[in-house]
Amino acid sequence: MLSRRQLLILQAIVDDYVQTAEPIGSRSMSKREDISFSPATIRNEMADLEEMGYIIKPHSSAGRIPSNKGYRLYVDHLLRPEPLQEHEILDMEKFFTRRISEVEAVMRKTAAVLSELTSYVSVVLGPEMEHTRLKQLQMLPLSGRQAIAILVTDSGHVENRTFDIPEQMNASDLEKVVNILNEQLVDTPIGQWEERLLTETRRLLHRHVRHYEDMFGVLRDAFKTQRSDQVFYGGMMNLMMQPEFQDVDRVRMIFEWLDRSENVHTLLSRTQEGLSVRIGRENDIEAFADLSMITATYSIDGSTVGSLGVIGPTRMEYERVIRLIRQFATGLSTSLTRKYRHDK
Amino acid sequence: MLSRRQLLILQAIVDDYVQTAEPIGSRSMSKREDISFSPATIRNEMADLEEMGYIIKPHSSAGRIPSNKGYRLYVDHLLRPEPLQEHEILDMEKFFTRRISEVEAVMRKTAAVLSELTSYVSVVLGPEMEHTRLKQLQMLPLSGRQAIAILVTDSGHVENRTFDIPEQMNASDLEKVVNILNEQLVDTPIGQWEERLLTETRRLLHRHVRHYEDMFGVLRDAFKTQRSDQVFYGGMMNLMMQPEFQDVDRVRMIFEWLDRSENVHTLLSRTQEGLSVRIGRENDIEAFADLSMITATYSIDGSTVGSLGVIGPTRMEYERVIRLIRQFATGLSTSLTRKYRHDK
DNA sequence: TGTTAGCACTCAAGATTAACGAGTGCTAAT
DNA sequence: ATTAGCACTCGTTAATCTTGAGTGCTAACA
Repeated sequence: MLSRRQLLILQAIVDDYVQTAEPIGSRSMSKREDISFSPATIRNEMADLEEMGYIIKPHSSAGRIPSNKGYRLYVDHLLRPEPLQEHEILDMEKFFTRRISEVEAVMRKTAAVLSELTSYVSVVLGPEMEHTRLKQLQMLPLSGRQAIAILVTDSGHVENRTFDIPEQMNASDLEKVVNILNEQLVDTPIGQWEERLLTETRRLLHRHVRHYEDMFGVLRDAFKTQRSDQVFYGGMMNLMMQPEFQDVDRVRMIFEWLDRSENVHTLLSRTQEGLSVRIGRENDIEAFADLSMITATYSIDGSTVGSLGVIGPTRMEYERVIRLIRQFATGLSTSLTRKYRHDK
Repeated sequence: MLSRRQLLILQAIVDDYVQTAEPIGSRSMSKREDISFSPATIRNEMADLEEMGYIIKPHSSAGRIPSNKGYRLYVDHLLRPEPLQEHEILDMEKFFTRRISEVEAVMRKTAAVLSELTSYVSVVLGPEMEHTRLKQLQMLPLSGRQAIAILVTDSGHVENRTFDIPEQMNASDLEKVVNILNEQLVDTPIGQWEERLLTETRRLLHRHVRHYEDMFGVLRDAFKTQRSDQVFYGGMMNLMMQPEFQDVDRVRMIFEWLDRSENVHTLLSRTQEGLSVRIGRENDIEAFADLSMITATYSIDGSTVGSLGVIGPTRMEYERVIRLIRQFATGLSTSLTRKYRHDK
């Protein structure tokens, strides 16, 4: 177990290093106001801390920097984030009540502001729609051969998509298609659509509708890509301001990884409920060797539907970011809950 | 006027430099197969070319690299791009006929593939909708207080947007609103909507509809953001592979500029019809000092509606990029034209 | 007269060395 | 248990040297 003094020293190392990005030496630390021991004492304690793996020397005659284990201890035991202040919650209220009705716009804005405030990279995962069920499907023929399909889910979410009606199909065919689809898909969770479409629905369409094959292709395309589980990014450029990312190749590798949104998607979606901090290699991702990620989940009516995160160097201002992410997660939750509850 | 030999040498310098990114010396050039003179002769010619401003020495004992003026000459007189091959056009046909009905998806894909093939940065500007006119406006009330507005333009483009119906409004109010909007806005070019909305339409709504103010706010929001003039990016990371962009700050500045899509939007939209090449400072943008941009416009039914471009170092493979961009521009044009003509 | 060989000169880049200093570990004194 | 003292380490910076690719100029040559 670590002594009170060792904890104090570790804390000082992390705090200083987060600010300066320079290794901390015993001499300079002894000058801090909250430290009252001599450099030699500090050196002894540091040697112990190093032996236990909480801090590291970049080279034998340098000061110490926190190891990942050190950051972990810091986050788990030395941070005692105060609950959100009244006014912080109010700020978020204000931010989210500006009635932007499109969910997509809210997400985009959230990512932008979150990265702006933290000055790290932010990622926001749109609300998960796997478990919502179809409530109503409408198709609206437009001029020419286009039509628009409108999907309303039981959570009040509306998705719409335009598509081309296959050449040989007439109005009554279309109507049949809509009827069959409604019959088949209403009350089916979105996650099961694909399977449903490919089996029963397909058989039914085959039996009752001419040229069903053409239609089927179109339908699959239209329904497959759920726009909802998009990933929104903010503040990529902030990464390039950090002194530890002055190497273009390094940055490029990270960006390339982030650029594949499926990467970020899986990373974010397997995050645990509530708030989580993953430091460096804890993410076991090659590109994340010296990056940390703080994530939080947001919910509608109490059930988790999505998550958002901040990605920065392991040398990150954990306390501040945790605070901000909390704010945004609760803000997003209340805002979405209000929106959807209101609509029911 | 430049002699045949001078042109040959200039061409050799550009070609070599584009490949290697290293200054070209007289010695190494004399070893090229297509060059038959001695280093000394080449030196003399180079001295003349330099005096005329076509090439530059990075420092007094280095080889030569093309100046912007040199690139300009190269592009204008030394490139004689052959017309597109049959099979190249066919490739594009194939690429664009995969029936992706959403225009947005086409644009996104175009940007991705264009950057992939060129290995530079690509930007694609969605089709301009300023001059299209509204053909039909529908509103479809959904469950709860949501409704969906569907706009069909005379070019066959469909845009739709969900919004919240203000609390105190009932079905007949909504119907009135739709009628008034249709009356007012059908056949009005999109560019004039905002003005129209703010003047006459507003008055009419005021006279005939209760609670018009709430509704009006919603309408403005919904109609203002035309999703159509979005900018789509591809291959940002490619920039970081170029040897001239190994400085993170430099890259960050460029990215920050590109990140503001309004920048790119104005840059692209004021591009001249057909194909254009702008080299380095010709773009008069601080961040573009050593970047070149090649743009082309695409059209629907012969009238220009948008543009796409490739951004890379001034040391760019102009010939190859011009070729590719031509391909994509014509491909996009025929594809969009087919789509919209078909729908009328 | 245009081309080329020869040669002195330039200058960026890389290697070598030296001085510096912030930092350490260890020992002995407090 | 703490701290002063001291020898030692090693990255950083600046100074110096070497190398080599490249130049411009002059004089010889076809």
